Amino acid sequence: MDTLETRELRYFLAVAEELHFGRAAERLGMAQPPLSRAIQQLERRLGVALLTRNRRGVALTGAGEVLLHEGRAALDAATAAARRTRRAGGADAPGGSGNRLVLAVKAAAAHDLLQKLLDAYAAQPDAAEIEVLPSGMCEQEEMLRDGRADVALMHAPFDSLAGFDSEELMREGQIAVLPAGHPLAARRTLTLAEVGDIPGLPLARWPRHGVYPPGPGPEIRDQTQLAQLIALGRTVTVFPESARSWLWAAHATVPVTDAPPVVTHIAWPPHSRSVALAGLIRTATGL
Amino acid sequence: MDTLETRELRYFLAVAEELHFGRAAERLGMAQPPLSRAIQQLERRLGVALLTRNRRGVALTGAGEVLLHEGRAALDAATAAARRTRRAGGADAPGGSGNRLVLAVKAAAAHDLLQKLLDAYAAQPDAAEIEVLPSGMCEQEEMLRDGRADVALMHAPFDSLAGFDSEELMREGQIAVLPAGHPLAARRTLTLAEVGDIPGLPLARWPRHGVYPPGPGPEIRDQTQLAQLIALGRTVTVFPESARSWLWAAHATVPVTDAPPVVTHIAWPPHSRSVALAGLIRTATGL
DNA sequence: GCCCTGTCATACCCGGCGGGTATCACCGAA
DNA sequence: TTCGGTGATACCCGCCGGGTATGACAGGGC
Repeated sequence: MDTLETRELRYFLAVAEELHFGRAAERLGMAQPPLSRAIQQLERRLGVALLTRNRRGVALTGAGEVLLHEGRAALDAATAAARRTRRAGGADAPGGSGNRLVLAVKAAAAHDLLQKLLDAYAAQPDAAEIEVLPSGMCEQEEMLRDGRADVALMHAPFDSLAGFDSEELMREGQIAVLPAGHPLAARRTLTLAEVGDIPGLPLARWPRHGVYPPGPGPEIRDQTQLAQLIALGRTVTVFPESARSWLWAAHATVPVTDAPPVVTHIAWPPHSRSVALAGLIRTATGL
Repeated sequence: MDTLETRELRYFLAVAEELHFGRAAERLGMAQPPLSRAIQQLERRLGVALLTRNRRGVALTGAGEVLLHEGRAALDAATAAARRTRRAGGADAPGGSGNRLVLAVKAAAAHDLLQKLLDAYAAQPDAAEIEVLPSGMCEQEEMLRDGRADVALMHAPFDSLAGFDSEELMREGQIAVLPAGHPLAARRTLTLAEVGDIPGLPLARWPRHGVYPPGPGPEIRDQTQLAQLIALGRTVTVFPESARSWLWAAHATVPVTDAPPVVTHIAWPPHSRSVALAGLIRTATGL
């Protein structure tokens, strides 16, 4: 009566994202007519218009926008429930809820901290097995939300901690990473404005939630590619200090004085009850 | 494949809470055999044992515990999606997502602050309609989670803000509320230890998440009952200072020096995108 | 020891509904 | 005008969710 079936949510989200019944149906692996009907039934059940089908395409109504956000959260929660339950499956120790934790980490970020954390936790007597799940740029949020991960290392202000519990682990400044031979590499400090306005050396751009910000610089896919482009003198970037651990000889670094500090947090879904997770958090905050 | 149907969640939660297939089926308004079968199918689909059916009753496995927590969150999210979408339904202003907000408030708490907030917000040019939803003691969390409310006033450390975004609005000390004639009413200050150990005047107990803490004092249902019992000299309590706004002539108050301060927050689900909500939060923090 | 009771599982049947195919109605562009 | 592309409608079918009847099994009372 007042709860939505996940099938309805899946269908609506597909249509709301594609804004096209045919493509949405294809994505769902079904035919278009039953999808149309399902959406109509959903609208009738809710007593609300979700989509406006006008000439040439489909658009979301206000209520449709709401359902797009809320529905995504609900669907993530449902798949998270399935995944976490499955993961807790093998371990049937009474009381304990699973002896394996999945930790999502941005690839090549906070490497030293991660190493220390894993070592310290593994030394605990009742340590669970930790699976490190490398993730893309801002993917940890999503992974925590849909249950692919149980806990994550996240970096404010890049990642949003909204909706998670978290503890601060480390705070560091940022540095500009330049080609070794560049004139500015001789400077003792730089400002964001200076780094962003180097003639012939545009700032690298990497995706935030799947989209690249506008600008002249190259679009970065992974850290290796970024390192190479900098070494070749094609781009420049601003990174947390801990990036020094993966720099090449062909790189130079200069502190950026007015860049906001990068704060590494350990974050987890707020309703978590696992003892293994509690142990990991305790270890992390005690470092 | 890797997502649970809300029907499955409803069924499992009913069984997990009742720990009895027959009663769970009755609560769900269905017969017992199909429920048994549905749970078996769920276990097979997940590849995980959720319940141990031994002689005389049912118990949760570790994985079952996990699904109990995660599933409740997922089901709440699904019903929240339905409710909020329905609520946004009437208002179909392009871009805007609904022009009505439901604000959950603990009955008779922070009355002055609430009055100021409502007045200030109503004075805004683009103010949405605010529906004030009175809630029980720790019910606001649940209401925000399952979509009955869009935003809430919550009181740390009584309510848990975990999983919500929030802003601090007010911080206040606590006072002991005593019968007017009581000897201790003449004191200038009291400590928690003193209030908790008054001969013949036990501390009132009110429910935290549905259960009453143990103790000799009376179990309180609502504020009026509490006020009456105090006036009659049957109990005593410690309350935030703002409780003064609803006290009777037969009550006396004494500051409690070592009670933790009570912090009133405005809290909302972290993924909210509504402009009306943003306006209310701006108004609240600007008070 | 018996039977009886309470519990969950099994067996079987049926109706509804979710999904498929074929087709229509509509609009915009050539 | 016609044609391509869109979503909606019509109709059919098979599956599965739900019901009833019954079984299996373990305790507790007499």
